[in-house]
Amino acid sequence: MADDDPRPLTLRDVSEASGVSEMTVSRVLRNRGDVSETTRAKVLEAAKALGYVPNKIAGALASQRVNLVAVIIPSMRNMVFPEVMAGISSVLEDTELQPVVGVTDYEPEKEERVLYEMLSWRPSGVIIAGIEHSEASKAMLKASGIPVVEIMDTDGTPIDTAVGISHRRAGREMAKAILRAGYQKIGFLGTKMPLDYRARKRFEGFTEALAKGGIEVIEQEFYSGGSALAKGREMTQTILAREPELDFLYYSNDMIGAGGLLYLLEQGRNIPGDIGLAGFNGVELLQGLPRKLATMDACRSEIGRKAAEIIAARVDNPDAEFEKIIELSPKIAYGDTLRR
Amino acid sequence: MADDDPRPLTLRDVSEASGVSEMTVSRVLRNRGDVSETTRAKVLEAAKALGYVPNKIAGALASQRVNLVAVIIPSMRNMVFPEVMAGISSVLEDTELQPVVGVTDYEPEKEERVLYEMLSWRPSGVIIAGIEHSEASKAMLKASGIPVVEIMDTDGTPIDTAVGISHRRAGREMAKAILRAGYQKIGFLGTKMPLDYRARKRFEGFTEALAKGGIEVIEQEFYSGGSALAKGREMTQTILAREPELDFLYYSNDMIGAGGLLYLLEQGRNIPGDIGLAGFNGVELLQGLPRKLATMDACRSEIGRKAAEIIAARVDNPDAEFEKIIELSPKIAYGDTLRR
DNA sequence: GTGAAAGCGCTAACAG
DNA sequence: CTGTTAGCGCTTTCAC
Repeated sequence: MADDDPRPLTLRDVSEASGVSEMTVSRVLRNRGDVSETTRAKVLEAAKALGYVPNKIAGALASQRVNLVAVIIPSMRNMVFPEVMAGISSVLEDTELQPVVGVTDYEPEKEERVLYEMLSWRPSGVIIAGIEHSEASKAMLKASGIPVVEIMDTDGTPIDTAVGISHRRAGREMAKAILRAGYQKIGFLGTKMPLDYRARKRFEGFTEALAKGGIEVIEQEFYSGGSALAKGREMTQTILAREPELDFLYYSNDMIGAGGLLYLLEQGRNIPGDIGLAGFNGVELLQGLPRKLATMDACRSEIGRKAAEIIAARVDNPDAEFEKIIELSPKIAYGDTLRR
Repeated sequence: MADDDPRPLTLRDVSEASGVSEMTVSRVLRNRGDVSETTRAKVLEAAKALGYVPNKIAGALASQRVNLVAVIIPSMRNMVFPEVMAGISSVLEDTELQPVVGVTDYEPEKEERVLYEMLSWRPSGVIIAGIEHSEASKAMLKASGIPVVEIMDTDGTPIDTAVGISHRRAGREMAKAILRAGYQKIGFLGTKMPLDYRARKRFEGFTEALAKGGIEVIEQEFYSGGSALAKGREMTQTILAREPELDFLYYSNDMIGAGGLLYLLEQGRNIPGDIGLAGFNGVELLQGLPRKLATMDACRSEIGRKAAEIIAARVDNPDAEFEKIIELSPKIAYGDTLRR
């Protein structure tokens, strides 16, 4: 048992141990082509006994095929993205493809680096969050020659295919619901992130639709870093201190909205009578709060699933036609914090 | 511009475009060896103009070096793991190494598959959650010949190195704090997951230490699936309906604890006077609740950082000595729900 | 400072 | 059903 050779095992080792040619060993291990039951068993046994793990690097180089799908997201700490990932995984699990995740921290430069790094492994496809990318990133994606699906956002021109929702429309629809409910003095609370294009588009759609109803956002408050729930509380307190007349607060995500909700309940405010609230995303957490926050589902897992399906289909059939933009239509969940 | 050749670019293309040998192009692109400024500039320009992205598959095969670290975790939806990931990334960012994530969904068989898949890419190291693995997984890990760091849990025998906390000790310490505070009728609420070894170890340590104080857990309640916050509410209601005398509830994670806390506050219960509560993990979310739930930090990001440091150090210096077990010592956060 | 030759471990393509 | 040959695109090694 004095096995001191640190050299990883190769096909040749299995070949020698089983007395079968490398080529046939390779066929057995990949379930490709016809191999007699006898040799198959011999090979499998030898491989198992040795503890052989195939070298995909060599395999990929020889076959020019890599069963990896690059998934590029801004962050893992925002629960939105793990949920998209779950949708992607659930679909890819039934295929040969495997997701590989890269995180950009919302920085375009890091996105470029991560993309370069991932493309250098020659994946079979790319799923990337957002529809805004640097010129260099777009060039790389176009030049890669592989299917690219941009997810989350459909307000823009996709490189190849986009799956998501229109955040502008989402903002507009929330504004219309607020107008219908008769709220008048609207406040907006969000993140201090110039590069969060989707939040910005929601805000733009929101103000635009409010304007059509002759109303505008009269106060705003932004945060960065820290516990979103705690920040939601603080910001709500602050914005109301500045403008006590506010009768509706639109939060750019559910977590800060939940913080605001908890704060206002403690203050004994009448929700949604005196003041209405709404968030965005439709996170599971909302189910456990004292009141259900109004929100709009971002269709996270459906986006993930759809994106993965597109990649899988196009890997199988590179020449098929495909839609360039797939826009999902989220519905408003009124919950208990938005009058109907 | 009728560029219709879908063949990915190779070093040879850059070589031809720049009039420099492939070898020298390779040197420039990797910053290895001395190259004159003139040729360096020529090469860089040609590479950029063509949009060349190196093929790491070929590079890895030739050099026998892969700058990937396999990170294997049970789930991305449990915020614990994204935070560990963040710790890992923050350290690896300053090195050549890159994390690649695999998810097991708490299933040993899937862990085996994911591990096999990842090892077949010949990573430079493995960081894997938990210290319990199937025999096959352990065998693969041992045979791989690369550094392996098992994270989260130190109650067991590591394959190579372990970084984490003792969950048994964590359970014991919470029990001692509860005994000191004089609570008598203890309930436990957790997940219905036979394979969550860490939760089980906490429970074992907990009951063991309570027993030394002559007290035992008199009621238990378990859940699976759904919104943890909502489940925390339901379970708390259920367990108290069955046993109204309970004066302390120990939750196996902060999310269900937070749900319980919200529920009990709504019921107007006197916390921590009549009834005490504690969770586990120290999640950021707790900062925004009406009261701070007592908890114990699982040291997630420190574990991630430490694990990554170990891998990086051992990749740099494979022959150095190293500690087998690194146990971190979390402290109890009493918050507002556990009498002192 | 630069280039030529020889593989890395595997699989495609073709024979038998 | 099984084996042989010739690379995949890069880096190592050794010349110059």
